Amino acid sequence: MTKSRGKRRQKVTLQHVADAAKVSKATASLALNNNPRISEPTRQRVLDAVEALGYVYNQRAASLRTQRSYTIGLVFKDVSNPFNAELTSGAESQLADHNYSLVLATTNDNLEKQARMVKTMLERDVDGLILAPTATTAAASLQSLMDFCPLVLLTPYYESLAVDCVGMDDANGTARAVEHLIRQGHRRIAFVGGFATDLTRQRRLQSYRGTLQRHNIEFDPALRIAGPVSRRGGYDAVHQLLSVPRPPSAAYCYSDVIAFGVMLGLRAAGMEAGRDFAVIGFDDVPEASLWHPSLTTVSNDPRGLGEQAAQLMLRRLATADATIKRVIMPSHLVLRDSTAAPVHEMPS
Amino acid sequence: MTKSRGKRRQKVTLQHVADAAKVSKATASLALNNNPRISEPTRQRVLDAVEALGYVYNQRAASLRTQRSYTIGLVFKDVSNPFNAELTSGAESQLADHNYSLVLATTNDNLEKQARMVKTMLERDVDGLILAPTATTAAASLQSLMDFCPLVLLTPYYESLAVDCVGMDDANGTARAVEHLIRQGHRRIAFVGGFATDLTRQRRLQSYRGTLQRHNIEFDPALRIAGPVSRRGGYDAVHQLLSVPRPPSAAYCYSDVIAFGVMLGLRAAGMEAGRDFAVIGFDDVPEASLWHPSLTTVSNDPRGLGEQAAQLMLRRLATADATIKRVIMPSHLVLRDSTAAPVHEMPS
DNA sequence: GCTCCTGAGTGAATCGGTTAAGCAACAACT
DNA sequence: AGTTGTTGCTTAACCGATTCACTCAGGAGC
Repeated sequence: MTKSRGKRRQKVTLQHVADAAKVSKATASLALNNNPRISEPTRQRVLDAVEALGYVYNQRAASLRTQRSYTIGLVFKDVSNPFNAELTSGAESQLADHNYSLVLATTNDNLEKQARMVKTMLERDVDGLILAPTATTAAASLQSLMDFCPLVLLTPYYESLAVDCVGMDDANGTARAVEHLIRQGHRRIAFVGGFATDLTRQRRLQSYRGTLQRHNIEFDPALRIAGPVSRRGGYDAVHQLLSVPRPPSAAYCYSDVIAFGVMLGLRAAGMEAGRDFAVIGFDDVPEASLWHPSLTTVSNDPRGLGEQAAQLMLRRLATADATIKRVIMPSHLVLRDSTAAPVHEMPS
Repeated sequence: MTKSRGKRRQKVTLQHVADAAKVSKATASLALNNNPRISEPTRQRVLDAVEALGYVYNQRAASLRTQRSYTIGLVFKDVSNPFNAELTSGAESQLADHNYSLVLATTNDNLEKQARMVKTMLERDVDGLILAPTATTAAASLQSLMDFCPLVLLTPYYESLAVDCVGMDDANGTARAVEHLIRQGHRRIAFVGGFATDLTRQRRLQSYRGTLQRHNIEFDPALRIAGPVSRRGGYDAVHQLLSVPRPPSAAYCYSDVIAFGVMLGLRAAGMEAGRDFAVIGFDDVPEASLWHPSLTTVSNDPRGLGEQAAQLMLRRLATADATIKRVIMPSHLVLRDSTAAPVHEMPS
């Protein structure tokens, strides 16, 4: 048989169950919800009928009345970024424990697609939305989104909004990374990747400059390279960096993927990270430990981030007027081989 | 202000829109669905009202009547496996194009959790289910699942079921991998990872044995190591392999993550993949090209797999009695450094 | 003038649950 | 006996859309 009969089982509804148990639909409903007003024998009859008929509860129908869909929307750029995959996994496991499901959508960092996806989520009547806004999302549009459903942001950079959010400790993470490089003797340290509109990048850049300043190192705009958050972006940055009059001996990269690109770019230029040049990333994605050389990076527990976001959402759903909570996940520097060697002079 | 007002906008329903446009609810509905029976001026009045009131369509309510929820459930072991992340990404993008959303659930390869998740999906009234069944899932239970909703399996190994499915070309992929090793001069080739219950593994093992046989190489059970699909699993297997009387000079691994573990295990034993030992993986996850040495592996386009699965589902939803389609995604061997060196004698 | 269309819109049932209000039967208490 | 309470269940409204069957004007045809 290679032909589907396309014959689906006739849907069994609560009414059928009620009939079979010889009670009213209301009683059946109450029985299934363990309402104490229903006697034990009756409840058992209902449960037996459910079993016998193979009844499947229709959450969707129920939600129409209860106004609770038990689904949470999760919207971010891309699942295939390992950071987001971990984050999703963390959120999913928390939510599943509380009987919530996760509906997924991705934006490709495109504002228009984000709007479309958010709309879809609202039409699906999600109970809440966990959102990593694209770089250019206006605070006002997030504010108005909050009129429609509870919101948890995956970024700490909308301070003007009274919104729950969870973010990484960009300032501290960056400071520690840069300080590590300075301690190793580096004085010419590049900042690589990301675009100027990106709020997270702005914060890290600020911390980078502050840290340099605290160590009396002058900030050199030529060492700040903007570019896409991808391997390619890092690879291409290396060209620019090496052609600066006094080239850097180290790079602090906006994210691990960029750092990977930088390492590849260095190799193409006959240099090796960890020996001829120091490279630090941000995220600590699983690959970071696998690279050769392994990547020193700021670790951020993406799974924990997802769990936190889920928990903030669950909390807000439980008590709508709870105090706004902004969670900053601690980050710590993971020392690996890409910064192993102390500074040494660049061949100009 | 650090206190949420918890004040959500009062939900605007179609009735409100109808009132504002001075038409009936029915007319409003028809207008929004571009029904030709509604005149253009009236339709415009409705659209204006929608705009003015900020009406949000309630897909959930509609689905109660239409019996179409426009959501597809995706159930597999774990998002954080990069293979699955890519697959999800592929499926999501296809489905989003057709206005479907993805609801996600993970099983941790646990039969009981799988049952729970599938039940949740059915209660959510998904239009269809894309499922990567856990290793021990009985065909019968999948069969009965098909009574409830369209199903697409992410494995080709339930031939007895009339079910759409998409899988990898395990037999061919394995054969090419093993043949490559043989051509390099290897005669003692291990098969590493996975458990005997796993249908996919069975298929690959069979192809591995067949290929050896075709080249007149005797199968040695001591070179077949079972174990978890993880880095650890691969790492631990190395111990066993190296203590076999005549140790192997190459390993064909059940998956890339296992291969990574094997490489780490080799290094711990003072050997290097690609130089002292050949290693091949399966999947071609992004890390495969990043490892050092980079991993020769069977490439499988996980994103394409996800896209295919989504397309099979969309097709089945469009025509319920379409012919069953079993898609085998072509796989090809990606030659990298982990198999670069020709065979050389093992230090026994 | 009368019937018959046709085009445009409406009323009401419907999907599958939940829940407020009500009611019958019986026990307990004055 | 009459009031009051409880217990256990039922009736019917409701959630927010869709859709079938119907109405109602106005125009065409005779």
